[in-house]
Amino acid sequence: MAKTSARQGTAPRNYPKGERRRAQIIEAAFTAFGQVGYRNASMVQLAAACDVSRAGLLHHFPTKESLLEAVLEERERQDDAHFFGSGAVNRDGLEYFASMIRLVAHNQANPLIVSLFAVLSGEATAADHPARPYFVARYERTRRQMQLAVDDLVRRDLLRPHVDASGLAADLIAFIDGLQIQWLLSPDAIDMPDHLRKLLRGLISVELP
Amino acid sequence: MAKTSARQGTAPRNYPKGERRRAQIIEAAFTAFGQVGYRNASMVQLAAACDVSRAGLLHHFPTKESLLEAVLEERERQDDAHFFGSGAVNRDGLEYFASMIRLVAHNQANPLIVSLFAVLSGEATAADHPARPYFVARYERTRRQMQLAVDDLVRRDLLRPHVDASGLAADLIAFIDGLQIQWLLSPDAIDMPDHLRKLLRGLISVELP
DNA sequence: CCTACCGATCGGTAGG
DNA sequence: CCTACCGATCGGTAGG
Repeated sequence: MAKTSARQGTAPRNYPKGERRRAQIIEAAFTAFGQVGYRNASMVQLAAACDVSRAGLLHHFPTKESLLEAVLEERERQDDAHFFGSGAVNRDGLEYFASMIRLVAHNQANPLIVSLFAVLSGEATAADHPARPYFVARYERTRRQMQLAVDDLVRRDLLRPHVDASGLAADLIAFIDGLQIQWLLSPDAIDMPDHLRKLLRGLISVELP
Repeated sequence: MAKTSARQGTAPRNYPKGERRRAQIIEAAFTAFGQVGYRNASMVQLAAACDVSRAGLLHHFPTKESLLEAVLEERERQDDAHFFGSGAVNRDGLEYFASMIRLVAHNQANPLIVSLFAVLSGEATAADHPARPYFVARYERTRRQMQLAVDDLVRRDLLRPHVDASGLAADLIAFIDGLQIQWLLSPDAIDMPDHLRKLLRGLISVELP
């Protein structure tokens, strides 16, 4: 499963038209999966939305699952770009959580991003769902990374008394995920970055950078 | 929409065979909706699972939506039974959250209950989903009720310093919802009532009853 | 990328 | 006019 490059799959390098089509299809699938989920999204409607025949769509993505994989990689790339681009060195817990607030604010400005994971992660809890292994691995990795940031705050004695640092990473991830559901259902009642900021102020004894 | 009785829909009173069939169908749909979601569940498979013809199924639930409605009512009834049965008077914040921990423990022993809402709430964020109005209303109501419990703790000065009580209800609901996703994906890595207990200990300055 | 197809399954409705 | 179903089939659409 090792990938040496961001590009993968059926698209060769330097066919600009094919690359653009590919990107267009991924974007349309990103939207569709986020709106109705993976299983309920239809390849026929996706092809129509991209002004391509079904056979044309299948040229770029021979199966629906290959398209799902590409969409998840695209989403992963966006998260990475945000984190690495913002100078959030993993070792600094304060920088990590400041970056997290910015990411949540960025996502709130882009409902499609929020929708994709809220819908897919629920759907992918099914035992036979093709995205289940991806989400299991992603949550394990995210918990491990965020717990490093938490542990850094513990070491520097920046957590408030009575805050239990064990499992705090899972708690914060859960909080953000759950908030997305409430925001998608009642966007006017919930301000996600505001909730996260307030919650973190109750956990961390200094102001975030 | 006022319901004077728990019984509703097409089933009249005192047809024991019909009532049993109805309950069996609701249970099967409860499972199916929780496993693959509403849209992806099929009336044909549901009928087969209940050893009933499709026409027989449609006699009890003339549309798929009517079955969804019955399933959501059944789930609501289970929650209510838990809360009222445990003597959790809404006005007492400590009792409320103690009851909440028991509910989460009960749900963790019954994955189907967890699955149903985790899958449906994600699916129902879609603009045209038949369960969207239900979930919007349910979250609004739950936030309001839980905030009453939070406000009671504020009045009695039982929240730790630096805890922001405004919007805390939404935060706790989000936390529980998000934890369910992680638990469904990695049941061995997450213990939901344990996480909730530890989190509440960081918020509330006295031990829960 | 196209046309021309496949086996199957969808939710809902008919008369009896 | 009731309940509790039955076998058959409608027009459309699914992924490949």
